[in-house]
Amino acid sequence: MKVVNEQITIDGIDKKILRALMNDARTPILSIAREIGISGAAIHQRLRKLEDAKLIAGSKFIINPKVLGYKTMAFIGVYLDKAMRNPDAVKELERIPEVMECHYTTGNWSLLIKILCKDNEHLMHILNHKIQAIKGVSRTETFISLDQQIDRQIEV
Amino acid sequence: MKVVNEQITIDGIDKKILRALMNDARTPILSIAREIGISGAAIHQRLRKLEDAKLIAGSKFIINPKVLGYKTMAFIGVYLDKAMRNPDAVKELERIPEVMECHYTTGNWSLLIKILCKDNEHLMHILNHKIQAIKGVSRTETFISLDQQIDRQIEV
DNA sequence: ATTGAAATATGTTCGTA
DNA sequence: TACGAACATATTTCAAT
Repeated sequence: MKVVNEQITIDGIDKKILRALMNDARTPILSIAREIGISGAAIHQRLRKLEDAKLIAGSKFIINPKVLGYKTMAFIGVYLDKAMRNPDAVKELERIPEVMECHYTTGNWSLLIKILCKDNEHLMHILNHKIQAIKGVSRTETFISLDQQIDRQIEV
Repeated sequence: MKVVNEQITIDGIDKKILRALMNDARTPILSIAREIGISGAAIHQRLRKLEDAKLIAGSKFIINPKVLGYKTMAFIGVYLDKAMRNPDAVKELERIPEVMECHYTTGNWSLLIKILCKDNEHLMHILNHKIQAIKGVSRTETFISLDQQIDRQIEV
């Protein structure tokens, strides 16, 4: 993992720009400019500064998985029998499209993953036939998300 | 929670449009149009269809929390002593800006939350002074993310 | 850091197929 | 659905402050 050491100071104007774009990545720069009361060119330049500092990691359209039938989210604690196997296990998890996140964690598990499935049956299939099938996985603990109440980014 | 029941069929062209915009929300529609080989107006119309179906939930600039000094991510399993208290607890969690996600979950915990802190000291402070301070919270179990290996959206 | 202006590129609507 | 044309906006760069 690369540690980011950039020194950057963001003022109130930067924050306003970021908040607008974190809320809607397609907000026109000029409309932000009118809102704030500075020129479009100034916003453009500030955005370049923020990108250069790597504070802006990119932008994404957010799609609603439920519309595609993906209605079951779950967290799975994964026990691996040998720490040496972790990179291979992660590589296998990457090949499972239902895996949305994968973290090395402290505590009982080696890995904590977040997966998104169509329903419980689909979840069980992924668990039993995809995840348990990975070499090194000895045991898993599953926590189904019944409802996500908070989903946001860090405040700027 | 509102269940989405929209019926929608997305073809290969829709997928290409979505993939481009999920990857970079500011990709110009016209450049996608040139790539695919259809008109900008057609893309525009398809995007409207996808938005109407609520498949597109919005768009976001993604910011890199590390640049702001937020380098410690953790998952916290939260035990609540009365199920009736959950909505109030969630309301309190909403007021803690470090809380990025909050899920009602099956299993031992009442809630699973994801939090983002500057460092371990900050994490400990949030745990001991903010989360443990919430009425109804009896116990927590913390799993620090040592490294996030996978972070993505569902495939289209 | 900020501006306005100019050049280029894009977004959006509409009539038509 | 898709197209092209027309019009409205936005992005991007640059010289000047």
